[in-house]
Amino acid sequence: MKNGEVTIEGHTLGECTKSILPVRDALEVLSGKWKLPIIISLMFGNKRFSQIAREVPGITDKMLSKELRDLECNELVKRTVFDSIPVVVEYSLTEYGHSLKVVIEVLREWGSKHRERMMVEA
Amino acid sequence: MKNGEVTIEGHTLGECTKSILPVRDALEVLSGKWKLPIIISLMFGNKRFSQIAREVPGITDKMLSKELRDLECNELVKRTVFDSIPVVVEYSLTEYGHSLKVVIEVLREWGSKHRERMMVEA
DNA sequence: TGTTTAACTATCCTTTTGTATAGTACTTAC
DNA sequence: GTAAGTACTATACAAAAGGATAGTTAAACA
Repeated sequence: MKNGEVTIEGHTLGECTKSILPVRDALEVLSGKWKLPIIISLMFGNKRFSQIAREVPGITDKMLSKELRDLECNELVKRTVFDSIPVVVEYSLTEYGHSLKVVIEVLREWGSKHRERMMVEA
Repeated sequence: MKNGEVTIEGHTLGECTKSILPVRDALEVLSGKWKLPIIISLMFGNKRFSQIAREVPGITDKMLSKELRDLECNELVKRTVFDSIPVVVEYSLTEYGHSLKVVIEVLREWGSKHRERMMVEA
């Protein structure tokens, strides 16, 4: 086996399998129903907790707080606490978070076409 | 309210919320750990059940058969049975399935960079 | 004859995800 | 004083996703 070969459980992977891996990595960070919607909401500007909750249709407080924590861990979202009275917490996208813009645009375009397609069929 | 306004539960949606909807539509079809990996595998050519199972790392037969059915429902994948002896079943991407190529490419690129980033940090 | 391959399905179980509901501590508006 | 808003956390629960293991039918291979 040459140096630099990608392996899993001891055997060399095929081209196809290898090209799946990075997509899987992306999927892991963006998985679930809410992460991309939250990120999209923050692309429109910095927001406070309840503002995001209002803009992402159907999300509950619990999910929002959990997903924001996940996104913070992955350095896609930044949480800033202003120690005014009362305390104000603001969420914003990091630069890294903004790098998802292309991904979101492509998904939005595909999603639009998909929705149209469904309409026509129904 | 003007004609053509998008609403949910009776009130007009903001720009941000509206731009979330198509992404949510896309996410619904592509949700889960396995759908994109399976589609990627089929982008490399038509395949039989066990071939896909071998190329998508970690998938079980159960998951594969379920996900293939889902993808067939959404017209992304076509299932062809050749009534040879023994029966041979071949899976292929439909033209619509191929329209996901851009999505996958963008995700792969982002995923690669993400993986690199993780490496450097660790 | 026993094993292997192909293409699944079935069953059981665990984990993850998501929902519903309530509660807290503080502040401003009425 | 009461209600409402802000930014959450806590608890309990239901549903969906995923995993482990085994079984089926039928042919081919050794």
